[in-house]
Amino acid sequence: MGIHASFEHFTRAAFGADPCAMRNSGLEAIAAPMAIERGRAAMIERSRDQIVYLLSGATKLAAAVSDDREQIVAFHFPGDIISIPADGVHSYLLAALANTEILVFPAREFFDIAAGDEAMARRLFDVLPSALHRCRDKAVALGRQNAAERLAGFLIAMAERIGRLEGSGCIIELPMSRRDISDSLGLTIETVSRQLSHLREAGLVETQGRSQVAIPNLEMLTRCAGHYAA
Amino acid sequence: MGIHASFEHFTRAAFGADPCAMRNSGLEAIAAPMAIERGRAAMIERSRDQIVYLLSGATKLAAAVSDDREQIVAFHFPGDIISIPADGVHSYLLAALANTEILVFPAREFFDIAAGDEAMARRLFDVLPSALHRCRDKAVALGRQNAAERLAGFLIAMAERIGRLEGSGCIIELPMSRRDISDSLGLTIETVSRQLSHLREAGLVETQGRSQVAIPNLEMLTRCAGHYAA
DNA sequence: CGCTTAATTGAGAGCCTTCAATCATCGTGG
DNA sequence: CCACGATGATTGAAGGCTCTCAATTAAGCG
Repeated sequence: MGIHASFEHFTRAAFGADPCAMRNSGLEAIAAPMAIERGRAAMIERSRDQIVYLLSGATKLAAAVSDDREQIVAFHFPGDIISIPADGVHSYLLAALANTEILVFPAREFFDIAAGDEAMARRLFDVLPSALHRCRDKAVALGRQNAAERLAGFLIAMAERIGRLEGSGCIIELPMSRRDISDSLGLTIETVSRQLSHLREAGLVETQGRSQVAIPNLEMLTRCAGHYAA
Repeated sequence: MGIHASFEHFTRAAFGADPCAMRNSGLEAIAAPMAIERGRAAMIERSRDQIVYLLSGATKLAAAVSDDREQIVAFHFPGDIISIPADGVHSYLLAALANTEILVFPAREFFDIAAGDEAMARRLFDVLPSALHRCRDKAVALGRQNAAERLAGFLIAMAERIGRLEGSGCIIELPMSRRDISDSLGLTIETVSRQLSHLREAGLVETQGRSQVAIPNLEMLTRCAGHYAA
């Protein structure tokens, strides 16, 4: 997709704004469209914060913690607006789970423009707190839940974001590998695999190939996620 | 502090705005000042997101995960702007580590006003991503670091936020208990205590009473935090 | 159909937790 | 000012959950 088509898609879908109205904002001038092949990391400037709009595909945002281990802090799907931190205590990278198209903006300039545009600001005040709250829920899972609860919570979250309902249940086509799942849940591949087997044996999920997961009863799985009600 | 004084303090400190200029924004009308005693939780509406401005004191934002365990997702100090999620998969509460004064706003109305005010929007586009990035760093720590690294990272972070420099080192007056620290790091009190003893034995920290921690050499402690450089 | 890569399963080790006891700190009252 | 008691912090021993290492099985692609 070219820069103009990408940008129009972006303004319309993300801000409900007429692209013509955004022409003079200077936003298009700082937008860098990029295509990322499945499995590759986006080549993004890491000395400053960046904002990314996900046009198509799916990505993960991960911190490198050692040569052969990472911690994924978020998965993203088309339409998502992603804030990517500059290198700090950890170094983050955005990698594609499938062939992906994105629009990259330097965060400072992006926010400068957004601060003066009510529609953009409004949308960002929806998106940023949501990302923050999701990240907090993840921190809670990583800090205080066991492997079984984390996996159940992960599947429920994926069901809500990319599952298609099927009666009282749901079918998910997972775009990420077991390694990605384990890197997201702060576990190992083996533990994820074992927990998934337990869920299978308990009849809470069924799997088809590597990526399809069926949840016959969402509520029963939700009960496994250990979400405490005060 | 009364509502007017609190509100003026807030507009000036948080947005660098002349309080008079904000008079007509309607912001003051939705501001609820509250005083929270040390150890108590703020009585805040939990069916909708809230924004809190911390005037004085110190707070923790924690998710209840069982009757006797919580996960702290952030600590806050005067001047901080805090986004508190409505009850979702977890129930969060804001509790005071010391006697605290706050200003509470319903998030939706707050953001409605902020979207039309460039100074407010600009400030929030600084604050919200910062909170998100800190939360991500916490998720990385909880998911992929061991007890020693988490405690070192915690002490370094506290040194940066509330420590006072002392030569090449730093002295911190911790406002939170060992339980709070363990609830923040996803560990137990005992593990935190043991790791702190290790740091003491290694000469990396010195403690005075329950709350004072001295770090003779910040760089050496930073090396213990296990922050991987790609 | 065979090969490569990913996922599953098993056994043993390690780190943190749990349970329990002791010690220190700090506010209170004599 | 010091003794005292209550709470918080530290230390120790044993157990559990997840990780590591290793082997096997399955999936997907040419």
